[in-house]
Amino acid sequence: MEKYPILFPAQQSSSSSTSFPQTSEMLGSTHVFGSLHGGNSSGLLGLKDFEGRGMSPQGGGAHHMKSLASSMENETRPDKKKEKKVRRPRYAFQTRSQVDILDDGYRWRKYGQKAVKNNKFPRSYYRCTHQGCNVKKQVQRLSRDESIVVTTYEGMHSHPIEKPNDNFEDILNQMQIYSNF
DNA sequence: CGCCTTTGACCCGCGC
DNA sequence: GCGCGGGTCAAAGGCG
Repeated sequence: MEKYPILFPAQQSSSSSTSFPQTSEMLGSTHVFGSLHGGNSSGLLGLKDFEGRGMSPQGGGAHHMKSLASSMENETRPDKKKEKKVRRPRYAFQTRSQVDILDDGYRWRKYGQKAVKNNKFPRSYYRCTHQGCNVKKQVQRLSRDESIVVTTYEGMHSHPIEKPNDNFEDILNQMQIYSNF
């Protein structure tokens, strides 16, 4: 796959213009944010209020992996000093798009893909490639509505956007603002 | 050549 | 205790 500058425009009209031929789509996305605090309807689906109970943000939990004996720079498990239960909120957004990956200006690296039950489409896991940035996101498509793509963000970026991206950056900022509270 | 996707194995919490 | 579902890692391959 390639990373196109923007994926909102219909793929059939491959006019190399960076503009948005379908502004309504963008408005649709914005509307999603609008209903973020409004709640309900098809705008925003309930976000998982699972505050990461099983997941740890830092290498602690993310590094459990298989019990290898060689590279265990971090504390193994004998010293269970994991008093840091950092709960990390997750924010889900739903967008109408024909493509799964929406380019929000950050660079993501895919690190997994799993099939979801009751869903014929798999879920993809992405992580921000910026060093020290632990932001993750997962993209999922509803089998009910193939035209709906759910994107769940986890964490917040603490570094500038790498790729300038029209006014989409503004939406990103709004998202972060909402996430902060 | 470097970055990214793919893919199977592995880990963990939870329910039965 | 075992199986299931969800989440992550890491090796290998692909593509610009």
